[in-house]
Amino acid sequence: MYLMNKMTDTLADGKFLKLNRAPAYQAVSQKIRSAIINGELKAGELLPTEMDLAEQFGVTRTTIREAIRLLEYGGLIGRADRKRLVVCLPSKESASNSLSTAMLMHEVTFKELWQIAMGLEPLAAGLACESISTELKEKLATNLEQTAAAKSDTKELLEAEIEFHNLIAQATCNNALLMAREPLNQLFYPAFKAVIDRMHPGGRILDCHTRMYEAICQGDKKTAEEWMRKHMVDFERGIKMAGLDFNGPIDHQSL
Amino acid sequence: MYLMNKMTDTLADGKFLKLNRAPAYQAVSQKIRSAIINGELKAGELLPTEMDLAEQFGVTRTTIREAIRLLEYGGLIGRADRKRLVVCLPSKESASNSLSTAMLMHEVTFKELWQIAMGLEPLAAGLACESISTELKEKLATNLEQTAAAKSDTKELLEAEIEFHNLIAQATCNNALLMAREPLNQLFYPAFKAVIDRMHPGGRILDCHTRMYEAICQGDKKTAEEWMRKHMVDFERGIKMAGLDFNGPIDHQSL
DNA sequence: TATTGACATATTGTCTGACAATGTGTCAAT
DNA sequence: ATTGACACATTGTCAGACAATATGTCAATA
Repeated sequence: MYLMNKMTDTLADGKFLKLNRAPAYQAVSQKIRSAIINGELKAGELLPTEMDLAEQFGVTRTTIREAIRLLEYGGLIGRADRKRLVVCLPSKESASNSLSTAMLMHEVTFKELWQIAMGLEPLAAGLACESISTELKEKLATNLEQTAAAKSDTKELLEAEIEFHNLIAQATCNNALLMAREPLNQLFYPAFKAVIDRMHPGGRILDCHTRMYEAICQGDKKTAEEWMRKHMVDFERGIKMAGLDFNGPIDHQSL
Repeated sequence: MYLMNKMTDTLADGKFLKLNRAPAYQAVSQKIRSAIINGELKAGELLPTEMDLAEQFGVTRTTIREAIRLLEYGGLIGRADRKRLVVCLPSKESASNSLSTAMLMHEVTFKELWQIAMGLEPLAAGLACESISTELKEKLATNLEQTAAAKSDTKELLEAEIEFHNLIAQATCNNALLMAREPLNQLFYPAFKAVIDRMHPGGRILDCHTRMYEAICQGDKKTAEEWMRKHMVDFERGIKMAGLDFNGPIDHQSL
């Protein structure tokens, strides 16, 4: 048995497996990551100091620091007060950064993203019908007021529009969905802005949102989904009319 | 004008903005990231050596190395040959690692993920009807054969099942979709395995896949979507019958 | 009491300089 | 054409240092 394990670590199909000799900073990083995921290090806890870690792992502070950098970008680790580092629950923003940049670099098109949104946004609207809380109903109502008030102010309108969709996603009580749609938020943002700046679709947006809100409050899944679809179709038209290339890659203002 | 810009950098609402003094390694990392995203550094190119970079940015190699680590995890940078670093197009796997871990840590449930899959998988099946290439039709056909052949071999079956869904996603010609569903792949993997190991659903899977394949080849969007939904419902039932808690958080075998 | 100033201490950010391990290229020997 | 020997470049790791900054304590002050 022991031998077999050893074998699978070194041989396969009669050939030697590639020797795995990752640098120390990667190994350390992996250990810390595991500890965090397993819950041995809980979110909110301070990480040991670099010198402590160096001593524990038996390496230098340099190595420890490189290992920490590896975790920093993923949002697993943040700074409490700019000195000590603290274990974090990754925010949905930091969690989707990698995916967003990857999509940017693969030059995905508006159309591709829009197709995904056509899958996820009506889904969210439908699920919201089943599980929305009174608290979120109120928030949606407030949001509608803001949208109405912002008719002329494009910046306010943009924020209200994005917030509305986030609220609906929250109403689903589905955190995974909230996170999964975050890349769309990030990548569509410049397009949202462009469309709102140039088309001033305040009235139309308010209309759509209101109808969705009413449908959701009444638990009318079909209508809610339907209006979300119409809303997305409006957005598609907006992108085209704002002079953006719907079939071309999104640009990278967003960073 | 110049003054105004200066103002917006230091003042807002009559209060001073938080002084932004990020460490040098973050600044360097950001510069390199931008250069990559803007295309000044193209995928496949070797990165300058650490000493070169140190000289160019006017910092030490230590700082440069920490900056590089920050990019390494996101998959923007990989190793050509274990020495020199090379600019990469992030793979869908590395791109979705952060999101997957975040979902794990937020303890998302099978149900939440499944709801997303119920949005994305039928969407993929439907889009595939419109844009599948003959090459991918052939690949799907081959996959069906493998599924049929693997009826007893759970490992083969597992691989074929996952491959089938990936192929359908590829058939959509929608790279964004391919990447967006990758977290589902990563997080569902252990559950897939458990269901297949314990339920031996080979026959049922083959049946579903075959019907989807036929519908897609005939461009029958509705049927393709419908069978994908049924397939997902099967999976839900499988999870429950395999003794996993559908409403509980997924576990972290996946790392 | 609450705020301020002074000070020691701990921790992170950065630098310097070094060495080991490993991949690359060259050239001669076979 | 393959091998061996060698110099060279580059990355991984180390040791030790110092500067900048956050924390805590304590006395002085209004």
